[in-house]
Parts: sequence; C-alpha cells; structure tokens
Amino acid sequence: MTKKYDPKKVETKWQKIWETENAFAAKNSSKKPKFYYLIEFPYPSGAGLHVGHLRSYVALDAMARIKRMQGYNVLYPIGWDAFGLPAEQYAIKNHIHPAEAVKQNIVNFKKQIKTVGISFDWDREINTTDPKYYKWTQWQFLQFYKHNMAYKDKKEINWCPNCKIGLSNEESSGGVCERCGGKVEKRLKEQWMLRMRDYAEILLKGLDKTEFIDRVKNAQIEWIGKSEGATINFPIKGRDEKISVFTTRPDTIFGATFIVISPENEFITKNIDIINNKKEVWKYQEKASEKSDIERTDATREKTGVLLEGVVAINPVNNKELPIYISDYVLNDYGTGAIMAVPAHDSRDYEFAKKHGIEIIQVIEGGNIKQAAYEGDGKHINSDFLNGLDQANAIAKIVKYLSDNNLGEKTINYKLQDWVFSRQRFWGEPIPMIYCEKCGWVPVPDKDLPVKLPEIKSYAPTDDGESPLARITEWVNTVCPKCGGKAKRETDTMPNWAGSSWYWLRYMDPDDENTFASEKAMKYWNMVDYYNGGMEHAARHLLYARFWHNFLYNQKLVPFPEPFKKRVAHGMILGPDGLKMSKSKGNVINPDNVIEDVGADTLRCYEMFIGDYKEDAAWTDNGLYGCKRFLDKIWNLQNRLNNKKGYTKELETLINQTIEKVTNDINSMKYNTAVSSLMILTNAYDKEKTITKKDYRTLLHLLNPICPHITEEINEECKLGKTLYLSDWPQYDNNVIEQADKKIAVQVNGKMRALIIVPSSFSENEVVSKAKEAVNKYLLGKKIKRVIYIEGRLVNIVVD
RNA sequence: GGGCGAAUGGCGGAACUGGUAGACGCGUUGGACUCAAAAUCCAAUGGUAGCGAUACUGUGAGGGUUCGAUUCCCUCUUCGCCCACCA
Repeated sequence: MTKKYDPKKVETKWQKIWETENAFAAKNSSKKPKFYYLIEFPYPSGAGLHVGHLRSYVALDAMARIKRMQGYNVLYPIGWDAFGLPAEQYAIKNHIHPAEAVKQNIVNFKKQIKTVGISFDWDREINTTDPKYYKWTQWQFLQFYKHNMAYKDKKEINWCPNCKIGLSNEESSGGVCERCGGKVEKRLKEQWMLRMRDYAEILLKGLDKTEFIDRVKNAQIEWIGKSEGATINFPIKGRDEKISVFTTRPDTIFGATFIVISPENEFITKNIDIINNKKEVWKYQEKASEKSDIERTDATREKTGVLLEGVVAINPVNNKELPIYISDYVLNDYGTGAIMAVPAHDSRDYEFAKKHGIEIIQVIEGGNIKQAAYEGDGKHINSDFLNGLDQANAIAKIVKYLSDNNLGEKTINYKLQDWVFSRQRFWGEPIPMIYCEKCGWVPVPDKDLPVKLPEIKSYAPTDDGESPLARITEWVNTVCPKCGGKAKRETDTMPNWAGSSWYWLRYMDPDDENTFASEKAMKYWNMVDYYNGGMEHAARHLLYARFWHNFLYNQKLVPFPEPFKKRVAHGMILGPDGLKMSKSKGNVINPDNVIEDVGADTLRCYEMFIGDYKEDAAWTDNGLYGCKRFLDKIWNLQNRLNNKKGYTKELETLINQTIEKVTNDINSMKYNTAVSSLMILTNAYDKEKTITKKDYRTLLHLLNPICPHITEEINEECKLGKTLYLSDWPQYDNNVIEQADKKIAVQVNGKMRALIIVPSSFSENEVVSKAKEAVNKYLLGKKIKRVIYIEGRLVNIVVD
C-alpha cells in the first residue's frame, strides 16, 4: 500500500529542491534557442495574491515548463510594480513609510507565489521602487528630455479634487477619477509632458511587427485614432486673422453654413476686443469648464452654444459669410479645436443648426434633409467645380484646390494625446530635473542619479496641489549643475505607468550597474515572445510601453523596435456568485486557504480546468474538489503498477493521442481541454487492472507542467525514471495514431443511424459496404442516390 | 451611436477546416460498502413519448445554402466588453 497523499509535504519538498538547485534560472548565453514569457508584474497590495493573478502565472508556467523540457532556454521572470497610490494612501493612514509597506507586502506575495510552485526565475526579481531600478527609469526620462521629447507645459489638465492629483486623459476617462471615482475638474497646472503624439504613426505601423490577438490590436488602433482629412483656413472678415478647422469631409465645404469653435479655443481670448457679447461668451466658457467630461461628451445632450457677435468668417471657396459659434460639442484638444459645420451632412451640426435656426444647404444627393443629415456617399450638387463627383473624387479635387490656392492642406489627425507625465505625489520616481533661475530647467547629471526619495514624516499632498516633496526644503534646495548657483528640484513624480514601461528589458540583465540592460543581453533575449495580461491594459499600458520602447530604439538604446511579439489576454476569475471578486462583496477566494485545504497542485489544475482561458469564469468549490479527486485518482494508480515494458497495448493509441493533444492544447492556451484529455486518460488507466511504468510516467509527465509537485513525487516514489523537469518532453508516434481502428459515423440522409469501427487499412469500398450493412433496415425498399464518404470520419447514404 | 465578441443540458464548458452535438468536470437520482455517516466504487442523467428496442425533437429566434449546419450567408433578439459629440 502506498503512502497517503499529503499535498503540503509533497509540495514543500519539491519547492525546496527547485530552490536549492536554482532549477528555473535562465542563462544569458546558451546554445539552446531562447524563449521569453512575460506576465504583467503585480502590484504588491496589502490584500495579497489573488486567484486571478495565479490563473495567468500558472498558464504561462505550464507553457514555460514544457518549453524547457523541449530544450529551450526559457526566461520567465517576475517583479514588483510597487509605486502608486494604494501604498501611499496606506502610508498616510498608518504613518509608515510606503517603502516599508511595500517591503512587507512583497514578502507576503513572494511567500504566496512560492507555495504555488511557479517556475519563475527568482534571480531576476525586480522592484520598480528600488533606487537601483528607478535610477534607470529616471535616466530614460532624461533621454526623452535630451531629445526634446519631454517638455513642460502649462495646460488645462484633469484635476481630481479628492485625490489632489492631476490625471491623464486616460485616467479620467468618463469624467471620473479612475482611482477614487470622484468627479474630475479642469485646472491649469504646469506638467511634464512626453511627446507621444509624435509616435502615433510608428505605434500604428509597429503593430504589423506583432502577433497581438485581434481584440488587443483593435484596442491599440482605436486608441491611436488615425483619421485623414484636411485643415482649411477660414479668414475673418475685416481682420488679418483666420480660423483653422480640421475636417475629414473637405468635399462638403460648399455646404458649410457656420463655424464652431471650442469654448477653450484661444481665438476667443485673442479676439475678445471685437466680440460684442463678451459677457455671454465668458459665462458660457465658465459653465463649460465646470462641466465634467462625462457631461460634455454625453451625445444625447442638447447642443448649446453662443454666437460670437461682431465676428464673421469667410468661406474661402465661395466667399460666403459664416457666423461663428462657440459650443462644447467641439473638443479643444482634437484637431484644431474648430470645425466647419455642414448641417446637411453631419448629424451633430444638423442638430445644432436646427436648434439655432441656421441655414442648411444640401451638397450631396441622397437622404431626406428635411428630416435628418445625410452622411452617405452620392453625387455632389450646389458645389461649383465639385458638382457631379462622388465623395472620393471630390475630396481629392478639393484638397488639391485648397493646397494649390494656399487655403489649406491635407492633414492626418490622431486622437492620441501627449502623455501627461507629472504627478503631485510622494510615492513615485522623482522627476530628475532642477530649476535654476539663471539656466532654466537643467537635467540632473547622470552621475547624480538616482534622485532618491527623501525620508519624510507626512506623505499627504499639500492643499495647493503641490507634491509633498515641495515641503522638504532641504531636499528641494540644491545647486544648479550648470552654473553652481541656487536652484530647486522638481517636486513632481512620475506616473505609475513609468516603471512598467521598460521592465521587460531589466529582466534581461537585472544586475547591470552601467546600463539599464547590456546590449548583449538585449540582443540575445530580443522581443518578448509571449506577453500575457488583462484586457484592461490592452490600451494604455501597452501603448505607453510600446511608445517608450520605440523611443529607446530610435535612440539606438535597444536593438529592436517593438517590445512584444505576441500579446494574449486572460479572462477574470469571478466569485462564486458570478460577480467580480471584491472585499466589499465578500466573495473573494484566498489562495492561501485553498492551498491549505487541497494543495497547490489541485488549485493549479482547477484554475486551468475552470473554463476557456480567454473568458471569465466563476469559481466553484465543487469544481475545485473535482480536480482534487482527479489527483487522488492519479496518486492511487501507484497500486496498479506491473513489471511489463513499454505501453500497455490497449492504451497505446490513447496515450499517443493524449501526448499530441496536451502538447498542442497547452501551446494554444486551451488548458481546459488539455486537463480534460488527461482525465480521460486517467479514467482509461483506472479501468485497467494493471499499468506499466511507462504508461504511468507518460501520464505524469504530461500533467507535470500543470501539477508539477505531485507528478515529480510519484515519479520518484515509484522509480519511474529521471526527474521529470529534467527530462525530454514526451513525443508521440503518429503511426500508432494513424494505424488505430477508425470509428465511422454512418448517416442515412444526413441522420446519424449507426457507428461502425473499421481497421485503418480498410478501403473506401470496404468501409462503405460495412456501413450499408449496419444501416440495412433504413435502406430496405429505397434507392441509393448517392454515397458520401469522408475518410476516417463518416459515410452518408442518400436515398429517395 | 460605433466597433468587437458571445448565446449549446440543472451548472462550468467540449466539438478539427461544414462531418457522431453535449467530451471532461460539477450537480442530481438509484445502487454497493457501512450500525450510521463521510469517503470511495458502480449505474443512469438534453427534452418528449414508450416497459422496452426505438421514434421524434434539440445548439437565442426566423429564413437560406448543403447529402449534411453549433460551424457558412441574410434578418432579428438578448447579453458582455471596448470606444464614444474625434469633425
């Protein structure tokens, strides 16, 4: 009789072995082919590891373990993305330095991950809050600055009065603060910006070099938001002044009946002296600034606006006078912040025109303009030299006309904005800049990096919105590196996204003190082959990371332009109630408890079996226990071993099929069916009185990537062969699969009527005649019109 | 409003490239073991009719293509995600 299965004992034993032997360390040079798996490194929160984290860690762990057994030099690293608000807020509340809180959380996370037996290369562990790491984040920021890619700009930013923090467009989408959920206001503030917009085209084109899943690619394309059109200049009557508008439909210019500019458009301030209804305009501007983005962008809202009295624009193609309105349906940060309104062919302009009683001129045939704007294609009318042309030809002609006459030009626009890179917070990388009254902004010299965060007592932001660093005069006051005079440090810190915008590079060479990663290491590891993360990061993080990397490439600081070859996304693990797990709902599953209860291998197995990896799936304890029974069954097979060599004849085909299926399924992230096929194989073994050592070992080997502890233990205990993780991954014999008897479905008129089993050597005629025999009673008195034969699968007999 | 995706038993989910629908697991029911329970094992399990072999029906709804449709095409419904007054 075998020993009882004690998961804890088994798992601790093997985890210790892997640690002592440093079993999963990647080598920076090797004759083996390389493979780089990357999971999004976690934020080490106080709540501890989540079963959702583990779903992706285990998934890539299984892939990584197979790849190693297939002879690859695999890099599968982990680290900590530890800057950010939660640690800071925890620190404010508990009067503990965020670094201390982070340190404690990391200890806990690490302990938790280790009990799951993920084959991370712990030698390469990194931490974004470690000065040795953020030295290079700062250094890279200075590269942006030195190449004129970082600039300071006083601009309207999204301001969260609650968090007292400036937010990027992305972080305040919907007019709501991403962190606290509060309403976002507009506020002017000097901010460091990165010229991400300059990289819009590169980021778009770069997607061709990747194999991201379509969902992710679309998210990227959507976010970059490229559109082609024209900029057209509308002169102001009686003034040496003009309004530039951006339009994707320059062909409709003869239908323009008014101009709309955004309430923030600088045209207003510049020309305020000639505006007759200043007060009304100011009032509208004030109201607009109070509105949150969510109110402003609610498309169902009525289109309000104010006419600028005393100012008139001229349509450059026909000299028609056009009134100018300000309205908040025009966005200041897209295009030129001004549009030519063509109510006949744009539904928003149509709505506005109807409300304000403005003329509507149809310039394209089609639709019913009395009822709604017509946005489709058609023959141009009322359009002078464009008459008779369709949209594409009219656009080409008008664009040429505009540029020939110096009235405008072809323009490409992107929704993508420059990256607001400043945060008025303590717990982030200090931006390594010094302000000198004499010299202006001066970068901190490389030799003085990193600019470390000081030890301070209070981490709360100041009420005026300055970083808490601004209060530490001994830290702020410094000397100018250029002239040696008195100067002050920048007190803003970097956003949370900074540290995660290059971390995959540091993994390649985590201990290098002279560079962020040596060229040799980067050339060797090259692109991340497989990058797993959540859909919530498919737009922003991925865009920032690609931008950062492409920039470094353009400065010849990294040897390849795109960081990630393949990006895949996992589904969430939901609570047993089918809702997203959250403390407040009390539906959180703690992995520690699960491991205590059933062991890590069962947890791993269940997380892979729970459902389609790409989709969300709800946790059920019963499903977990099902996996426990599966492992118990495998453990108990130890009693069935015989002394025969090779595979059991009756099992040979199934074993070979299972090797093929498991290998392919795990490689294509179909973990649930991989587990399922191993369950089928186990059930087949269970039906046999005895099995051979080779039968058993192959099953264990195939399960090893998903359940590494129990499989190694049995393999060792029963002396089945070499330690599994050091052995070659099983190969299947295709001949065995092909020579197996074939199950053939027999249909009559497309209806399933019988199932026959035929030797693989049977010819078509033999199969068909056997099939006819099997369904004879359905054929009596019928005339066979046709027989369809699909080799190895089915015979369909078509009768009258 | 736009884009993408999804819809299969009581539940999670399988099904290659158009070829046995419901694998595998859970749950449920019946049985074995037990003084009893747990655990384990065996059997059944889409629906309807039938003692039964079996027949019919069945992948959100309706139509189409095909020898054959969960899979392809058209129309519609519902849900999810992402984007959203982007000119």
